Parts: sequence; structure tokens; C-alpha cells
Amino acid sequence: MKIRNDLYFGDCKEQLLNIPDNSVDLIITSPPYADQRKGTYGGIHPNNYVEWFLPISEQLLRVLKPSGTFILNIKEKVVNGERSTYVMELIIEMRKQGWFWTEEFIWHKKNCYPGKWPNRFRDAWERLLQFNKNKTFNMYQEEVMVPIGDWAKTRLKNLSETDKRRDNSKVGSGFGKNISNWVDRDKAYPTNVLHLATECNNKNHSAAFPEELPEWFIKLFTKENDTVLDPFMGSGTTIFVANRMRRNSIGIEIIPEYFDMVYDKINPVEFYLCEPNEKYEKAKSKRRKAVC
Amino acid sequence: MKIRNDLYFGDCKEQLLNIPDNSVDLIITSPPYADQRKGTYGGIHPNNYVEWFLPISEQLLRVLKPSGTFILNIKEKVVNGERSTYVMELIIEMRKQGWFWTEEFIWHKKNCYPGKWPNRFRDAWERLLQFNKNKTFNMYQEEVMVPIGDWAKTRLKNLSETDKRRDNSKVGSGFGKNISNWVDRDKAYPTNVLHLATECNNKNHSAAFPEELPEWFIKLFTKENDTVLDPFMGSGTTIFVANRMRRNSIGIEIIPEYFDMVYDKINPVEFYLCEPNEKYEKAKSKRRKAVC
DNA sequence: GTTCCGCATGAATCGATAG
DNA sequence: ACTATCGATTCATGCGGAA
Repeated sequence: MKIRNDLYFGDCKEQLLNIPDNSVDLIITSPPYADQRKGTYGGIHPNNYVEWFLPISEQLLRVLKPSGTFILNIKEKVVNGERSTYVMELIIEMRKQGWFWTEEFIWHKKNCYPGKWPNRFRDAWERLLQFNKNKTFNMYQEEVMVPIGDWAKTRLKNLSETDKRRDNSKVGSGFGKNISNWVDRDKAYPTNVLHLATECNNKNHSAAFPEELPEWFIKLFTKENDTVLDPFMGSGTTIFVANRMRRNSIGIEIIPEYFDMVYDKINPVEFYLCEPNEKYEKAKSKRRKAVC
Repeated sequence: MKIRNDLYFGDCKEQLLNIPDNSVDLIITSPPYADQRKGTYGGIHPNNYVEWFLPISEQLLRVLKPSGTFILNIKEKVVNGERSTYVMELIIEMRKQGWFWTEEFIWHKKNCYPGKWPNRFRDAWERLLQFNKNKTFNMYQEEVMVPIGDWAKTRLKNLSETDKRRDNSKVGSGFGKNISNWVDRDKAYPTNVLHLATECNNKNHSAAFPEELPEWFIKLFTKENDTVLDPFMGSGTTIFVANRMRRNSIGIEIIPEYFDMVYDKINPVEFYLCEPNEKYEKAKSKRRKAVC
């Protein structure tokens, strides 16, 4: 089956209207942080951030399948020496919109931005907020299992009496089965803390988003031929990873340079063979630029 | 100078009234999480948590010095399949009380509770919320510098007693600028992510609070002869660490067994020499128990 | 003295069952 | 319907005894 990559140019609040209800399996995005990227996105003042984001999250709620997941990468900035509360307020307001705030993953940035301040240390983590439309949703936990710790090597050689009891308490007959399950196991389920380095080499977009991040969530929450949406596409990391993993993708971007960069990179064949993508035509015409 | 350890028995909302205004340099505590320690602390329903905590944080604001810091260790529990929002609401309300929410540290619990669920992974982190009374406060960043590289492993884990003593004497002896500059070259400032394992062997208290946690913040925010307060003392980890580091300490605890355990452990000399501590007398009399 | 190895336990959460 | 209790699930750590 052919994998689709649909790119929309423009403000995501408007462009999201093009996307049908209940059609997206995973939304993963890193919106412009408040006042943080003034140069590129104009900057939203922390006081207006919630108000600015809520109409967008309302559209995201509409386009997401009931079984789907929304991963929001965000971190509040420091304003006047203290952390701003707009992320807290956003979570509370999104719940009122109908979102379930299922979980908060921590992205531990191993190589965080250097610097020294008199009143704080370097910021080495960001929030990865998981929102859902329902309490049950698709989750493929086996896809992201990690190697088990070294303790297992010695531990599983000789199972203690207590282990046998704990594993089988009140079960009785399932004894042998449990033991074999443990002995064969060389992988464990991960936790809600992700250890990833940021990518320093991406000079084209101001947000450093390592490929491993969307990759992990795409593995966890989608299967092949599912659809992934990034309403703040930026340099397109999510889109490229989804494409490589054989997921359909939808990207929205308001900055012409980023949009063109992603388009040229993701659709080189269509471009050179002059097989215009209808949506791209529409986008390009809005920008009053010639195509092909 | 003699290091004081003042212990108060009872509800911290009331016992805090005994402590003068602007007298504490560091408050570090881990209150009972909502509905979490029902067996010992009765449990506060998530819906009532903010309302329960605000009168306490108001007292904490009063007793803290303007240059002091309040570290609050907390994590929201899952209610009906989603994270509860009482911590978010608490942060917002505490700011209205006059607190500055300076920073949020992450405590990454390497050995988190095991388990498997269809909709989430193991919870491996907790919040360490830093609140201040003013935008400027005491912070001794050099005291927690770590060797370049894996600081959590080499520095905070497996510190021997001699290492700890050596560290303490270094604080008192006053290195010259030249030496500290030289030291700076192979040390780096830490980040706002702490990697510590919980202590599983503490049979006396249900909350596993590793000594390294209060130690780190005591180093960072106080110097010798400063005063450290833990209004939810529990098994007294914060108090013992403060005592060892030659900081005055104030502990409040409502459970008689914990109170007695800490008292007996921290004041063995006074106890056996029959030099009654006035505050302990008061506490004991409230509990109608004989002393000495 | 080291190193190895057995072992209990921990701020958990879900789903089923019972009142 | 709504709440309370209980069993099942699962991984890393530090302690203490043994080699």
C-alpha cells in the first residue's frame, strides 16, 4: 500500500479544518514555546498561550481517532525568575475540552544547553504530555521494550523460593509456566522517563527534536499504514520518521522556508516528474509562488 | 556552636505556629501524597488535597527567611486512568499565596515500582518543586558540582562515610580562590534532573526517601549553622542528614511511632543523661507518656 | 578485604469482585 | 451506579552472608 504524505501550508488552526473527523492515529508535535522563538514564529506571550492553543487543541480533538493519542512536547519558560504556569493551566483547560490527561513522560535531555545562572541550573528535561480521547486507546508496548538490566543474569539463574511464591501467590498451578516466562525474558518494559540526546546538527529549525523521540511514540502508538499528524511540522522530523516507518503522515507548517524544505525533501519524485500534489498546489498558490 | 534539633509532635498546621517568622533557611519535605499512605496517614482525597495543603504552605511561607527555599517532593496519582491535576492546581494556588515557583527539579527513580498495565508504563519520576519567597535567594552552586561525565553515578551514588566527612571539612576549611578555580576545571554544575534510586530497606517508614536527596538540597541552599525544617518528618531522613551536615533542624511529625523513633535516635545523649528537651516534654505530655 | 549471590521490598495501577 | 477491597503484574537496588 502506498504511504501518503500530505503537507499543508498555513496556520494550523485553519489548515486543520481540511482534515476529516476521527482520521488520525497519533498527533505528535512540539509547538512554538511561549515567546521563545520570536524570530521564526512571532512569539506568543505566556499570558496568551492557553488562549492561543485551545482552539488548536479543539481541532486536534476532532481529527483524532477515538483510539488515538496526542503527544504534546512542551516546557514552560522562565519569566521574571520563575517558571510560568501556562502549561499547568493548559492541562486543566484541555481536560475541560474533553481530553484525558493520561500521562506525563519526561524527556531527559542528556546533552542539554550549556550555561550558568546565579539562581538555577541548566534545564535538562521537557514534558511529553500524553492526552487521549478515551480511557482505552491503542498501545503497542512490546514495540519499545528495552534490554533488561544486568541483575537478571545472576538473578534468573537460581530462582528463590520467595520468587516462586510471589510469582504464583494464590495461583498454584501456573508454577512452571511463570518460571519459564521469566527465564526466557531478556527485555523489560520501559518507564515514563526517556533518555535522549538533543540533536545539535539541525541548523535549519530552531527546535532540536531528535528522531528517536517521534520514532519511540510512533512505535508505541501506531502500526504500519496508520496516520501521524504534526500540526507544527517545523523542519519535518516527525514527518520523515513516520514516512520511513511506513506510516501515513500529515504536516502543517506556516513558515514558507520550512514548508518548502520538507516538501522538496519528502516528495522529490513527484516534484521532478511533475506530478503535482493537489494540496501542495493549493498551498503554493496561497503563497503566490510558481510551481513546476 | 551547638547544633539544635527541635522536634514537634502533632499536626504540622498547628505545630508550625510555634516557629517564629523568617527563621528557616530551607524547608524540604515530602507530604503524604493524596490517598497514598492511607495505612499510616489516613489519606487525603485528591479533590481535597489543595484545600488541605494551602493552610500549611501559608505557615511555611511565614516561617521561611526571605533568602530561603522550599523544596516540595510530590507526584500526582492516577485516578480513573488519568493523572490527577491537584499538583497543577496547588502550584497555581501557592503562587496566589505569594510563593515564587522558581523551578521544577525531576527526581528520576531508577528503581521504580514494578508492574505492567495495558495503558501506561512504570512511573519512574517525581517532582521536586522549588518555591521561594523572593526572586533572589541563597544558592551555593559550587557545593554540588560534580565530576565531568556521569555525575550521578560517581558523585551521588556510593559515597563512603570518609568521602562525606572529607566533603564536610572542605566546606569549613575554606579553600582559596586559586584552588577552587583549579577544581572547577574537572567539575561541572549539575542540571535540574537528579538520578537516584529509592531505598527499599527502610522498614520503619513507608516512604523511601534516599539520604542523597535532602543532602543535595541542603548543600545547595544552606551553609553550616543554618536551619532546615521538615514539617512531615516521617522516619526523619531530612533531620538526620541535616544533623550530620551540621545544620540546625526542626522536625514535625503526627504519628507517635515515627516521632519516638526519630527522637530516640537523634538525642540519645540528652535522653540518657536526663537533660530533658523542653519541646519534647511538651510533646510527650500531650501524648500522656512518661519521660525519663 | 573483596566479590559474589540470594533476597525482600518499594509514594503503583488495573480489573474483577463484593457491598 | 458508585465505592471499597483484593489479587496479579513486574524490575532494580542495597543489604548481608558466603566464597
